[in-house]
Amino acid sequence: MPQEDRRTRRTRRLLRDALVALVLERGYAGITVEDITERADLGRATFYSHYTDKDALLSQIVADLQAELDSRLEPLLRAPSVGFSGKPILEMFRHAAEERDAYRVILRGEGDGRALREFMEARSAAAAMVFGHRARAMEVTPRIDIDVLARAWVGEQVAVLRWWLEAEPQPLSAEAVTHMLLELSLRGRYWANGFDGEPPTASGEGSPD
Amino acid sequence: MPQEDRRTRRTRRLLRDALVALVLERGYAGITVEDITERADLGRATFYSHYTDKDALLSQIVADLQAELDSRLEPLLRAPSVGFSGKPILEMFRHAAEERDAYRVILRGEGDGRALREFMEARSAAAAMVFGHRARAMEVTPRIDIDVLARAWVGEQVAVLRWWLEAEPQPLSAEAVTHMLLELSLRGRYWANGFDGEPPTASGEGSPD
DNA sequence: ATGTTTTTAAACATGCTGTCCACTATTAAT
DNA sequence: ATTAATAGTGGACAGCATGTTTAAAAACAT
Repeated sequence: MPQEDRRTRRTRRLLRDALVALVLERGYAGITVEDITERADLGRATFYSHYTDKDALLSQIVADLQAELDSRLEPLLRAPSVGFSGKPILEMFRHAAEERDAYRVILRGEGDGRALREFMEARSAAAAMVFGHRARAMEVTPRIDIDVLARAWVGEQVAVLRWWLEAEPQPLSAEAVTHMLLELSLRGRYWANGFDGEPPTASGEGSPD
Repeated sequence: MPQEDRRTRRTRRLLRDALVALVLERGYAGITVEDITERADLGRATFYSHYTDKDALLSQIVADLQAELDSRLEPLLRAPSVGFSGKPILEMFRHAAEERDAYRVILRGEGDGRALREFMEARSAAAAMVFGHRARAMEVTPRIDIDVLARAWVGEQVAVLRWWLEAEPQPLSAEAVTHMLLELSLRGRYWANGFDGEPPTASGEGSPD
C-alpha cells in the first residue's frame, strides 16, 4: 500500500525531468509551463494541480536534492577529523555526478540564482559550524575569520564542481579533483618547497608590486 | 561637442539605476519593463528605443562594469609578482564597494546566472593565464591542475566578495578581507604551526575517517 | 531660429499565466 | 470484478507583459 498514488509519482518525476532537460537546453527564463508539460507529455492543467508555478517545481527539485545530499553527508560530518579527510567533499562530488543535470541547473544559477544561493548558504553554514566547533574544541583562535573561511571553502568547492560537471569529457576523476581541492585548501597554492612558484618576499604582505 | 546626446546619456543612466534598484528589491524575474520605466520616470516606448529587452539592459550593465574593472586591473596584472601581492584582488574589492548594488545584482546570480557565469569565466581565464605563465616561466609543473587552481581561486574570491557586499554593516575592511583571502590561498587553512587545528595524520591523504 | 534627434502616449496583436469546469482514465481496496 | 476515490485532460477564460508602430511634442546642437 504505497502512500502515494502511482500516477502522482510518475507525473512528478516526468515534470522534474522535463524541467531539468529544458532548462539545460534553453535556460530557465526561456521555457514555459506548456513547454514542460509538452515535453513530459502531460496536460497543462496537470502541472497546476501539482505545483503553483515553475519556481515551485524548481524549489522542490532543489529541496529534494539537498535532503538527499544531507542524508548522505550526515554520517561523515560526525567523524572526528572532518575537514581533513576530504570524505564529505568527495561524497558531494559523487552525488553531483549521479545527479549531474540537476546539479548543472542549480550551479549555473538558473532561477535567478536562488537555488544556488540556498545551496551555498546551506553548505557555508555547515562548514562554519565545523570550523567553529573545531576552533573551540582546540581552544585556538583561528588565523582567519571563520565566516571568511567557510565562504571561501564553499566557493572553491562549488566553482570547481561546476567546472567539473560542465567539462566534456570529464578530465579528472572525482577522487583526483577533490584531492586537489582539499590539498589546496589545507596547504595553499604556495608550498614550502616551492612547487607552485616563488614565495612572497617577506613573512606576509607588502611585496614590491 | 559631446558625442552622445545629453538625453540618451541621462535616459540610459536612469534605466540602469532603476533596473539595479528594482532587482535588489524584487528580483530580476519579478520586474517588468514598465516597472523599470516607471521608476526611471520615462515612457515605456523609450526603453525599447535603447534596448531590445530587459536582458539587453542587464548585459550592458555587466559589460560596462567588466570593462571598467579590466581597465583598472590591467596595469596591476603586468607586475612581475602578480598573485602574491594581493593588489588585483584588493582593487576588485574596492571597485565592488564603489559599485556595490550593481555587483550585488550580478553576484546574486540574477538573470539566471548568466552575468555571474560570464564574470567568473572572465576572471578564471585571467587567473589561469597568470598561473600558466608563471609555471612556464619557472619551468615547474604545478602541484595542482591549473584549471582547478584558477576556478578555485576565483570561486573563493567571488563567494567571499558576495558575502562581504551583502553583510550589513561591513564587518571587515577591504584590506582585511583581501589579506585573509590571499593568505588563505597561498598557505591554506592548515599552517605548520597549527594555528587552525590539527594537521592531517600523514603526509597527504587517507586519514582514518 | 532651424533642422535633427529623442521622448512620448496610445493602440495593437501576440503569447503566457493561472483558474475553472465537466469529463475521462486510472488506481487502490473490497 | 465492482466500486468509490483520486488524478489527468482539453477547453475556455480574464489578466497581464511583451514588443511594434504611429504621429505628435519636446529637447537638443548649431
